[in-house]
Amino acid sequence: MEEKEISQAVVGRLPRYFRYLGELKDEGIERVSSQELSDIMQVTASQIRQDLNNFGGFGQQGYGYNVGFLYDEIGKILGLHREHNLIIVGAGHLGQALFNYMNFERRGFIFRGIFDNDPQVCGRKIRGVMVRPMDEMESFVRENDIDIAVLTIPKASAVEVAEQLVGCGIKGIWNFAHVDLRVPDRIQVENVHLSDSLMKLSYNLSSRACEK
Amino acid sequence: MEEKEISQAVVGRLPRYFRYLGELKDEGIERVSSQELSDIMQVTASQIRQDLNNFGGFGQQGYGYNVGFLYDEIGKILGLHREHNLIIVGAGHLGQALFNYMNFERRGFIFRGIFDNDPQVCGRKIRGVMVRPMDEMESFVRENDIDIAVLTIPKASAVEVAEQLVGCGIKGIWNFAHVDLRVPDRIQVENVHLSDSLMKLSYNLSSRACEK
DNA sequence: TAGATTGTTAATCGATTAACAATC
DNA sequence: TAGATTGTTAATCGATTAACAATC
Repeated sequence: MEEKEISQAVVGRLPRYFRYLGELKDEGIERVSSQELSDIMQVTASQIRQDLNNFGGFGQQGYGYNVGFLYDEIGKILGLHREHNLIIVGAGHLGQALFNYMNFERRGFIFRGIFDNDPQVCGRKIRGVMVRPMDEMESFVRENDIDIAVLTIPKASAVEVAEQLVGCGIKGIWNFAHVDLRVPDRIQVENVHLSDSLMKLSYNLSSRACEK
Repeated sequence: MEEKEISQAVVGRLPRYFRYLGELKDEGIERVSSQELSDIMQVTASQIRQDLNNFGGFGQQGYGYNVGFLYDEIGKILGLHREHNLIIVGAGHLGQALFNYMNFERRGFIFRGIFDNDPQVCGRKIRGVMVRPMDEMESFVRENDIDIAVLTIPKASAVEVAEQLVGCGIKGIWNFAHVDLRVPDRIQVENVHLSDSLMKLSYNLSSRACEK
């Protein structure tokens, strides 16, 4: 679809643009200039124009950007115009928390199933959906056109489960397990390493404390 | 403590070094060269040496790095040698999931309390700890030497709660709410925007699908 | 038309990689 | 001592910012 490869730095900023444009839209604001967005979002107007122009000319000289239009376009770029079928692997607290969070479904990320290997947990219902045993996972993925697997299992089992998922045709893995998964290039992995994030915060707390 | 400001790009890589060194240590490996680490971690040896040298010369020419020593040093740089007192604000599924996750406590991040404004939830016990009402939060932070607040509340209330926290002397905020908090420079904010992360994954799925 | 603001090119800045002298 | 590998400087690459001509 696009000619040149877009850098992950740019991709990482798109959801934030999307969020702010959504807020402007909700406030009933119709047009916005890169300078106005710059003031609100605390990034340079230059970066905003540069980022958006990776995907096409969404603005108009002398006018700026139409909020609703730009919002929709970024939504499409992010792939939010189509539905994704997800499963959650690991019905622990975190898995259940994600499963219960309704906002993902509003954006088209539909949780189709949740799996766990603990017999105590299997069969229990979450939001009316039964937790399934792990040995049903592979057939479930194949039969229900599952795109994305959310990995909320301990690191010990994550590598093996990821391999199974790759084997049965998953396209993306949202990985909350504290390991780096090695998967073929065609599979997308997005990591959420919570403890890394907390350590970063810890670093910034100590470095600031000493500095001043 | 340090002379020059360390870039967040470097800080972001420290927890990963820490993790791999921990694994090597557990395997009983005593020394490692930047080249060996490079092979394992899939980053350049040059970057590893460059990163580490921001904090001092931890290696030895002709030998490499002592795994245990380097592990401890990075731990100290990350501030893991001292305890942090945390509270969780928002006892929903996510807040509870974080509260229940024991690995943070092992690293010295101790959850001292959990708060919620829902009277239905307050008074309930999680891991033997009572959920407290929000109006006790400020005095609790002051009296219990709380460093870090974990914000797992809806975006609507996050800005206001963050202001309260700043007012009663919090040092860092681990923000899971889907807003950008504006706080004074001395306060550190580390954002975990889960929906942004999922959108990035979605983008990468669509862009790859078209490309090939 | 004149003013505003984009799209885009050029300049700057910072981060990554390569190279090698220092040294264990 | 000779070999290995760091610490560090120099070169490259990429990302951000500035500037401005194009154009609505």
